[in-house]
Amino acid sequence: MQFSSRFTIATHTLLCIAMFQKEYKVTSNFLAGSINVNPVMIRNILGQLSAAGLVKIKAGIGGAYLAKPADEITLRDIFKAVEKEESLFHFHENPNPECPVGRTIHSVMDSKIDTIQLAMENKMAETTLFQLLEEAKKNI
Amino acid sequence: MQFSSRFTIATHTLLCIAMFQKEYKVTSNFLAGSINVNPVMIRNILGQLSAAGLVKIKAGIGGAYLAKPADEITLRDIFKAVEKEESLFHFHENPNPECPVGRTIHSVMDSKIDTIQLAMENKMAETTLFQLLEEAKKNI
DNA sequence: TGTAGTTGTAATTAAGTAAATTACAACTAC
DNA sequence: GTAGTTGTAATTTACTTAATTACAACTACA
Repeated sequence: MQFSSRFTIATHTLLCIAMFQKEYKVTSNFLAGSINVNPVMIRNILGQLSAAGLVKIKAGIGGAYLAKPADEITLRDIFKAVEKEESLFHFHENPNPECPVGRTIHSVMDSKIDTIQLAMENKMAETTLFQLLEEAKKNI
Repeated sequence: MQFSSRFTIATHTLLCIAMFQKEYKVTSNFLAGSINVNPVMIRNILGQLSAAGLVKIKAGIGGAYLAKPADEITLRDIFKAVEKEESLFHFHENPNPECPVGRTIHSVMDSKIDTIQLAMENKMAETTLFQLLEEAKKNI
């Protein structure tokens, strides 16, 4: 079981915008070509990134631009923008309240799961779009 | 997008075994009753936990037992036993090699994703089954 | 030895999700 | 007004999760 590819697609999207927004008009079709997915998915993800305040989109004329400097956008911001699930793990819904363990499993596990997810998100926050941009430029 | 419930079911399973193995024969039907899922799923998960060396199962007569002390079993061990995906995120498969970003996105992102996953697993390793057991007993 | 209860596993099914695709109204520069 | 684009809805295909049924193989015990 894995996260959907929305996170990696969104990161690729932002990296393209950061890389090309000066030279080209970065449209959903342009992005779809680089990422090799459907333009509609790009438009949906751009909508989420826009709602999260990470990009600005020119309606009508087209083109996406960073809404803030690349060093103020972290992987955590991107993850939060596109993955709307409140919790990392799907908890089995109806443990048996007749069983002592079934009755207490949620109160025991919920805080652990929150802590684990927080650790993941904190690690995500350590990488900025600017860093990715620098590394990508180095590799070109 | 979330992980399947295999991880929480497996943890619930081990907690039941730790709690009841002295008093009762903990069968897949017993566990299925406490967790409120199908016994076949329990048997499959018990098989994975057994392959990972976390439990021992009495074939024929039935019943599952911890294969090592509860304080030597961490949430990370449980996660690794039941979630076989190599990577946390589903990376979009075919970025366009014609695009400079598409060409380098994997080399830039893969190590970041590994680091993020490692942070999650390290946090998981901080919680043992013994701790969960103590907390559960406290709540009963 | 036979029986009852259990595990291990395969096959089938239903429900849910991911992603591609088609379609089209609304928008904006020119 | 036109061309190119965004935003969004609806449909479809493929895949995954989980429940269910079925049954062979195993083991303690009468």
